[in-house]
Amino acid sequence: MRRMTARPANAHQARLLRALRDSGPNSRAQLGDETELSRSKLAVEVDRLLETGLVVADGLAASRGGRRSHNIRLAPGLRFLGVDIGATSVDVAVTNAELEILGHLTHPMDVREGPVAVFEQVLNMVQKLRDSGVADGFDGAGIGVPGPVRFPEGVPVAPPIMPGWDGFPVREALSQELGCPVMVDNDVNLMAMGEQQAGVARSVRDFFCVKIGTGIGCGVVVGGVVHRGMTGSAGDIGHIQVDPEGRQCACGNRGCLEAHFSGAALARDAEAAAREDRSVELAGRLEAAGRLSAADVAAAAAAGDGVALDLIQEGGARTGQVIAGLVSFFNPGLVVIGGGVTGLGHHLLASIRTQVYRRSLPLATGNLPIVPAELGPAAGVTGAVRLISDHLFSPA
Amino acid sequence: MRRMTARPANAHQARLLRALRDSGPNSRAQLGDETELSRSKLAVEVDRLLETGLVVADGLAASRGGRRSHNIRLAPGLRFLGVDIGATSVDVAVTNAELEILGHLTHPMDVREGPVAVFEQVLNMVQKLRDSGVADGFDGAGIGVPGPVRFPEGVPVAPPIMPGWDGFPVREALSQELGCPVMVDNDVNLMAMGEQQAGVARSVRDFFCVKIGTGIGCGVVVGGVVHRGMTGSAGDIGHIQVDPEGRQCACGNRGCLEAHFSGAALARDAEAAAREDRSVELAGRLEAAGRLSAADVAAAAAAGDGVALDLIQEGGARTGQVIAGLVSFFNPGLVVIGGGVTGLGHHLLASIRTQVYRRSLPLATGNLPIVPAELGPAAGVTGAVRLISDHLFSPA
DNA sequence: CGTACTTCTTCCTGTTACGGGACAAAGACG
DNA sequence: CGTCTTTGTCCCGTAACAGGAAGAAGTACG
Repeated sequence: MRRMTARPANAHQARLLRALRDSGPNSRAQLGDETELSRSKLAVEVDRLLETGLVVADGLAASRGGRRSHNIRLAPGLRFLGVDIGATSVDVAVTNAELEILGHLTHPMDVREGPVAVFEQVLNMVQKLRDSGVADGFDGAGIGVPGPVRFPEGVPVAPPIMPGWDGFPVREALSQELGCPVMVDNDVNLMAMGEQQAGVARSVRDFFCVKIGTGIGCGVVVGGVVHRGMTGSAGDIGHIQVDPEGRQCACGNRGCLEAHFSGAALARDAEAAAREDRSVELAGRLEAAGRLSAADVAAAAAAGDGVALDLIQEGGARTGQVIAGLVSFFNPGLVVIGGGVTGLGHHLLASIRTQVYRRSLPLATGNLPIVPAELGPAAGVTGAVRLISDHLFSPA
Repeated sequence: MRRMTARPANAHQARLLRALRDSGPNSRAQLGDETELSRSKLAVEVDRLLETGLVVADGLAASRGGRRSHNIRLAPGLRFLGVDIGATSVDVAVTNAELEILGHLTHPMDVREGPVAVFEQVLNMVQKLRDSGVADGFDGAGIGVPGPVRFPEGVPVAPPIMPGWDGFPVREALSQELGCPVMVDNDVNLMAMGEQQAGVARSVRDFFCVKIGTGIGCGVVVGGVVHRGMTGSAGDIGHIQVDPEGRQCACGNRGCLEAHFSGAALARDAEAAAREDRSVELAGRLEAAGRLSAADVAAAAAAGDGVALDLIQEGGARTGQVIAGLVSFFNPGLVVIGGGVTGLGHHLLASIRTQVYRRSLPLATGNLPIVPAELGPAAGVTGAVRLISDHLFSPA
């Protein structure tokens, strides 16, 4: 299949492409309404896009009362690849240019095995997707890694949980493998972009997105744009202090949020409770599985286990405490809670909400929804394809 | 004097005006270099600006090796007014279009006396400045108030420390009085803009500016633009919790930063120490003045008083603790510390730095200057005139 | 002092972008 | 079948714009 070589030649074409991406196939007339381009200009630019093959005609549009219009859509053969490397798993997905997921694979994998092993796994999964027929080649790829990234170069910098990745040229390597443009970002930023593209944050311009997985991170969106900070480490809230006399954290400090609540901390606490026989429910699960995870705590809580509920409640309170501070500082229009522990569901959310609404000023919380993420495991890969398509659908 | 009626007609003119504002009188050639406009375009736009009277010719520029150029400068008669209403004082300043302060008055005043009284005071001071001859009328005014503002309307909303101001049409009222455009913002945001315009933050695009005065607030600048948040309360960090079992705060919660450290809290603590005879130095000052302020603590610390130093050290640690969290979240390129208590000087700064560098990740703090504000009492008014000039020097 | 070279400004022209009117095409509606 | 609406195309006048040419006003140097 011929791959996308052309790029929008100007800002107008870029706007048209994004409009087509976000609202699907569209008639010229509707496009004109949306982008507020004059008819002549629209005709010229659409014709050029048709020439380059980025968009194609696609049957007739529904009539709006007069002559029927021909639909325009992004070339149906375009394919984007989204890769989400988590601490303990890898997600790979293929989408069309409208960012609809055509194929999605997940594989458990420890990121600490290093970039070479992980890349091998990713390329394996990509091959599987190729074999399944959803894609031949790719026009662009986005990839997220669980640590800070020097964004312009697409290189992880000083990632705490993934030694061996520091300085590894992720962008360059993947681009070489796939033969297409690649963009790299923090996995949490991608989650935020995913929710902004296709999830709960679709119409919000200032929000943040807390991801509670193995660790805790936070994607910050200001004016519709991801805020990455000076060194790409914005949103790194896992090591904010929640208790001066709190637990020792791997980072060397005391009382970090992550030490008190995260997928890893929760599992540890649950196992401790099980061993100390404080919870029959958890003890049984530990017996059965040999170890516990956040999912076990969720299940125990759903079964009414008091200890599990307490763990969730306290974790939510800790998280809420931090979020309350950030809400005061940032005054967002929405807070999204996502990540592996979203299985903890309503209990966690309620606990967070209580804390935030109690601790932040009414002016900031008055109209502040705190909601669970909508996309689940697809958020990361959706954000990844959004990232690369934003890049490609922008004027050169 | 004829007042500015014209506004830049397009983005190019706006850019030219801002360039002239920020780098002073300039030759056409240099302007061309700075704004990267073609000679023809530059000539046309400059001519139009000359016609409208916004800029004037101003003698010959220094030669750069060939024919000398005529200088262009912003009309010397343009006058902006900056008003900074603090919790306990009012600042009023007049600047020219290059935002150089031509006259500056300060007057102690309790904002709780309400908008009518404060406005009367402000207008009084304005009249004094007028009488001194630095200005006749004004082409625009910026005004800062110590509380959240609904920015587009220029109206304070639910300000905790200034009851009676809620909903008062500050913008409308001042505009009526002065007969010129007015913009209103939070005083802390203005301080940040001031430091960005003429202080330490001149070349930084992402930073925040912590103002420790009667209360504590924080101006957040993202990509060179002040971030005001959804309801205009961004940066309201005074009520972030620093100690779950901490002091009771006026807001109803426990352990707010402001309850533990701020101009007001510091004075209270110092008086307590004086009464309990823990510090001879402070007791003496209390005796002399009848009450203590942050300045007294600063003086006592300078004299080597241990209690005063401890107070500063602990306050700095509390503040640093909060800032550390915000640094992790936001990853700024600079942190500015300002406000009334900057008199506390190096001790405070050192204490804050220690805490931030210890508690935030190296990636975020590695190249993070934490510096005192440069402009002192002029920051607010400078930010205010910057605000209005940004507004006026933008395409209609 | 004169000549060569720079820099700066103005004038001019060809190109491109753009908006909107006129008109044709295609369907909706009665 | 006729009329109305919507859509797409063509076309033209206007404005924006870049860059060349030439003149004005300096400097550098013999």
